[in-house]
Amino acid sequence: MLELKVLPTGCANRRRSNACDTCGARPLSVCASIDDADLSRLDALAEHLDLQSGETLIQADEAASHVFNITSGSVRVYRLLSDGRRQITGFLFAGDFLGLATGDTYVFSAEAIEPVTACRFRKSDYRTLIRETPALETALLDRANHELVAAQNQMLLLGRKTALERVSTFLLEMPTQDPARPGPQERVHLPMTRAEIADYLGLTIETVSRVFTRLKTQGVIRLISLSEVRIEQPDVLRALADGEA
Amino acid sequence: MLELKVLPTGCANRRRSNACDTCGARPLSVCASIDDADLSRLDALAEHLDLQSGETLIQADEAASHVFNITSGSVRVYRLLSDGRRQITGFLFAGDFLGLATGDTYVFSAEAIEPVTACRFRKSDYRTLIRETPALETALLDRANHELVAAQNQMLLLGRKTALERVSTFLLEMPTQDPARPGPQERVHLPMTRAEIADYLGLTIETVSRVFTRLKTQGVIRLISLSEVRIEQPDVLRALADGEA
DNA sequence: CGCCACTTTGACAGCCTTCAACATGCGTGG
DNA sequence: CCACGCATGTTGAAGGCTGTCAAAGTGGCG
Repeated sequence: MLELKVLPTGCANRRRSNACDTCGARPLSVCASIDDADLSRLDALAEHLDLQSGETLIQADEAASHVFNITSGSVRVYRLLSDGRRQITGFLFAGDFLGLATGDTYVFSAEAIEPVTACRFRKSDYRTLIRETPALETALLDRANHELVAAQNQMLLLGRKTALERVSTFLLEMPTQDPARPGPQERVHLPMTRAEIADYLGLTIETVSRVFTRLKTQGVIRLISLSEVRIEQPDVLRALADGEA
Repeated sequence: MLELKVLPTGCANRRRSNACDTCGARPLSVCASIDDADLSRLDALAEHLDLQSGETLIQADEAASHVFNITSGSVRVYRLLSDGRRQITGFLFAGDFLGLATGDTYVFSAEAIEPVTACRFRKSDYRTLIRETPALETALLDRANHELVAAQNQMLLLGRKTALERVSTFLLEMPTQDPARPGPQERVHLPMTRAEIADYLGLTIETVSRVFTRLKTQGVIRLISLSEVRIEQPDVLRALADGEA
């Protein structure tokens, strides 16, 4: 059974059929340009991993020997300052790639935030493989460029948005839990803690909590549980996210 | 005369021989894997542009019809919020690529901040070209992944660093003016205004100015002119950039 | 049922922004 | 060559958003 998936990272709307509504990017497995033979070769080189919450996939400053592909679960990618300040640069989900950056050592860390399954490739195998599979290389290049756009989005958020705008944007960009049902009754699952949301949005736990409370009080969202949010007024949330209030 | 250059964007140390000290990335023109024939085909498709300061290369929301390669000068890439807040996501210099992101319309704008020369490719030509030039595709993939790391750096800066740390980091990452002379007497050229630095670092003009004054007063830097900085104490500046003071 | 980590809430402080005034520098034109 | 004028940059004072510190509340899991 082939486990490899390739999806754009940080894609705002991954909710329906695992495809990105914005750019149409899809898992490699449903991408026309990658045929079964290519996928088989990929799979043959893959090492399958299971990780518990909190376990490490990648440790900053260690030798960059592997490339990962997440097949289920969620992962946090982050960098640290020497005094412990943390910036989470992204959350990864099924289909996301990890560890592609050039260089001999990783410059970031990555850990599971819930049970994760992943494929691991030796970097040398990976290099050989893309050299022999132009379609894969093209798909990865598209993905990388897509991620750069997502990164620019995040820079805009971190550099210029208020706490309210940041949290609103975050809620809108998290993949929703309900793949089948579009429409206004959006339910968002948050596998990460408030601390992780804070470190992703450049805020503190307290500020994130206060904004959640504020959105709840105003009836824009409803907290079904700590990790389950229902967006009651998507239009209002979108307006808040873009600073139009 | 071939004008195409491919360099990693946001590379901290581009000072010596146009190569990145960190990862060794180099212009395509000196990259062994791209031969002269490939470069000739690239050049044949290139349209050469000259822009004055302030002129637009790319306008957000317009059709993404072209891909650019900067051959001289500096460019600002930015995104806007509806109320005018601006986040500059990067400054581009000779060798940088622009407009690679997928999608039918550009999601960011790009303007010259000083006289710029650039090459322009039609996106369809560009796609054909990389399909036929695996070495180019590989180089672009490496560059894209390199840029992702730079973007993560910037997220750490915007999300978790103080004003002093941001400005210090910025001064260290700007390419220095003196390609030949390494060592402590670093001279940094800043083609951008204080407003642009502020919008790049997620600060205000006033805060940037105050930090410059503070660094100047402490003897860490010296302002030769408004756009020319000499780093008197690189070690101190590095410590400040990483929050070790 | 109880522990413990996580979350929420409150009071206060600080960094950066905002608003304002002044200084500087550079290009233009006399 | 110098004076003028405007854009850009610097400096100062006050205020606000978010951070910090502290304590109470909540929920998940054994």
